[in-house]
Amino acid sequence: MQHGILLMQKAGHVKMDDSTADTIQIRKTSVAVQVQEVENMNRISIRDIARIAHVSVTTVSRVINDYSDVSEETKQRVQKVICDCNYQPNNAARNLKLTHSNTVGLLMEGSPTPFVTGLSDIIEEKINEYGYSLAPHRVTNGVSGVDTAVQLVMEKRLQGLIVCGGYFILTLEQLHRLPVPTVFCTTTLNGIDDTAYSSVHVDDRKAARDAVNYLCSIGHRDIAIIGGVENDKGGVSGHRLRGYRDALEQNAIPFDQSLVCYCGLFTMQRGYDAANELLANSHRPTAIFCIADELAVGACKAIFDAGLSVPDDISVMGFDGTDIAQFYEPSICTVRQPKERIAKKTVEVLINLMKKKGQNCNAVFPTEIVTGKSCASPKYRP
Amino acid sequence: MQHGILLMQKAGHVKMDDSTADTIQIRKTSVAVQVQEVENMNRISIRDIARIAHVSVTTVSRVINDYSDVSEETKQRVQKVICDCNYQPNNAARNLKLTHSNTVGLLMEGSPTPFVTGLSDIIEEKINEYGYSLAPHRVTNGVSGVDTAVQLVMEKRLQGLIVCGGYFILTLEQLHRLPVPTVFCTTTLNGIDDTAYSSVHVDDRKAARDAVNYLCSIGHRDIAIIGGVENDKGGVSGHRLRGYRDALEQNAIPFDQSLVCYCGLFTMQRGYDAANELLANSHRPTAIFCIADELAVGACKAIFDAGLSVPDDISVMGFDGTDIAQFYEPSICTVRQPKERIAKKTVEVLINLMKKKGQNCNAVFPTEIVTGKSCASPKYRP
DNA sequence: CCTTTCGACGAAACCGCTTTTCAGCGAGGC
DNA sequence: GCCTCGCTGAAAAGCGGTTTCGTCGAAAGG
Repeated sequence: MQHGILLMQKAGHVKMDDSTADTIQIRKTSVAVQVQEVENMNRISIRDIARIAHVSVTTVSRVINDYSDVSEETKQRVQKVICDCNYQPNNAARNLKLTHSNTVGLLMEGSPTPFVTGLSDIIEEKINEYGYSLAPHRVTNGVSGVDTAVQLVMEKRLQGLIVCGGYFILTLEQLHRLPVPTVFCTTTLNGIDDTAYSSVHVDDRKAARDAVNYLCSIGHRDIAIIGGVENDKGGVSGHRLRGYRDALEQNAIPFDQSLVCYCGLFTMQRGYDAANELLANSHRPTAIFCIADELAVGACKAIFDAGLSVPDDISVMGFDGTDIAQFYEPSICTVRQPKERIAKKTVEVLINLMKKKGQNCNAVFPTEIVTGKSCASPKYRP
Repeated sequence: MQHGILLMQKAGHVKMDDSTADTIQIRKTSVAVQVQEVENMNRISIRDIARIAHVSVTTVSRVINDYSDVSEETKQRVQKVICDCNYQPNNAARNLKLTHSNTVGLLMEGSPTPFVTGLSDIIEEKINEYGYSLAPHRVTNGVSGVDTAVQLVMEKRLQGLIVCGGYFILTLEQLHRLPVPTVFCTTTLNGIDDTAYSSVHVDDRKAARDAVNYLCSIGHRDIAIIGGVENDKGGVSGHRLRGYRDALEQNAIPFDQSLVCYCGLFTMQRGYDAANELLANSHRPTAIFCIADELAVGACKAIFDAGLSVPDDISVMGFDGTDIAQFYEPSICTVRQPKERIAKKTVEVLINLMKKKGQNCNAVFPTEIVTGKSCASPKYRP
């Protein structure tokens, strides 16, 4: 049986609704007569293969799963039929029987930042190496979004979950509803005793402290922070804010609430807006610590637009160590997170948990400050 | 039955292999006694719900699928039980019975660029509105990667496929093996008659021509291009290169192969490297047209590092219209693709195809040049 | 020559859900 | 008294795999 898609030339109109009426060009084109093809397509089952290869269903299954007790000759024959028929086992059926999916979920908050994208790339690669596949899922609606994510885990019989990046608002109750091992990657669970679950991350508090200490060490005392969300306990936002305050304290600099901006999302636009607020502040900072590189880019832009210089007037520091920090002009001084190692460890921890041969573990990786031209000693002291 | 995860304090060692030995801190922590819990977790079936709610399996199914012939009272009762038991229907079983997955696949090439990330965000949103879910998948290994992607479609009984961005190397044979409607989004099929399948994109050739014409109009005649892959026919890379040559021809500028760089990936690093090559070229350009904004950022950096100015010495033009073009300093002149409309249309076309009430269609959206400070008239003529 | 072992293979049950069929039953209309 | 109608249920037939258990023939062992 041939499974190509039959194509048949046929002039046809393309319906245009309002929203597409102004596309500059819509060609009339062929209509694929693939109705029956599609309908029949997926119908090739293991039984068909068995019939064609003159063996039993059992034997086909054995060949597919590479069991030993099949003669080489039979194996070859079955494989040839499978190949000729372009047959793929139905995943749903397999999952149903196996009562699992061989898949782990990846929850990311909102649209992934370049850092999270990079992280998930490596996570996927590693997960695949262990023979699992990854089902990425974006969570967009806060708590209710997480609820649907929990639902997803159950529906799809996922076997593990990675919660990645951002400041997830995951309640303990939600965590406990999760029937599978979960590891938090570059984020921690808000306000929960952190020995009760697994996480892999950097010491955000220390990293932020280091960053701000660095700014102090080159002479800054009026340091602002562009953070994430207010009242964040366990997310990166809260930890980095605490690190910021630690450093101020260590350097005997009084904390000024007006130098703290919350931006919600880690986008350039938000960084731009936040920096503009800071520029309008009566207490004008000489340095701005941004808890993400994208925020730093936005902040720099705001400073330039105000006719000021980075770093001469204001120094800007980022976080994450993404490409943009390196390629921006001036290069942005940032805190590099070792994403390869974080991703690798995350997967290891999860796999061990899934195989029941691991225990909860909080792995913390060191960060390093990557110097850049965006930070310098303040030139003009007030 | 309570489905919380039991936690039990237990001192334990954390195994460290070589790769993790230098994490700066690994706390010993609790071990979750969740073995049985996990094992039993997914076992709640529709039969259990039926038993607990004192109704038949049929009725539970009717409630779940919102059928009409169930009394309000029964419905409420069943829903309460479902909720109390934290029950989720087994997706695999449902898909198996329904012989479909209510899911469409999204193929992206390699690690998604910010443009593709943005595009896929909207695509997911729209797909969800239609009641489908999205299974994103990154293709990393060229042709063989596409092969596994085709496999994926079949295994998971996906009902549609969106191939997004980049310069996919998809053979006609692979396309025909695909048993489901497929739409190409911001990319087209390499070298195939483009009336034989659906696509939604901009006119890359015209967009590039416009861009280069713009550069010509402000006085440039030595214009380089940083493109994607060599010998690309149907991908964005080939189209944009052709548009570049069109514009040269229109302006009576001889084509110079040494002004063409191929970078493979759309990353800042590749843009940086390519620009450095161009700077070392005996025929030094006064403007560089980059077929992605990330490449433009890298190119600018290379120019700065060479002690030159953008745009005084060399103008740089990008493509896509992503955030970074707007927030870079100088702002990067770019070609904006209307990603919202592209994404929306892509989903519409696919849904219509899936419902068999549409025909193949090639929708083309207009682009616009977003001016930026990175482009200006050449100051120093040779 | 008979029994045992073993490799190769098959029949059938089962995973959890949907859907269909058929039926029951009480209420209300004629 | 009969018929219709609304709500519900029991039972069965799959969907397409995996897996248990058993069969069968041939080689090995006694």
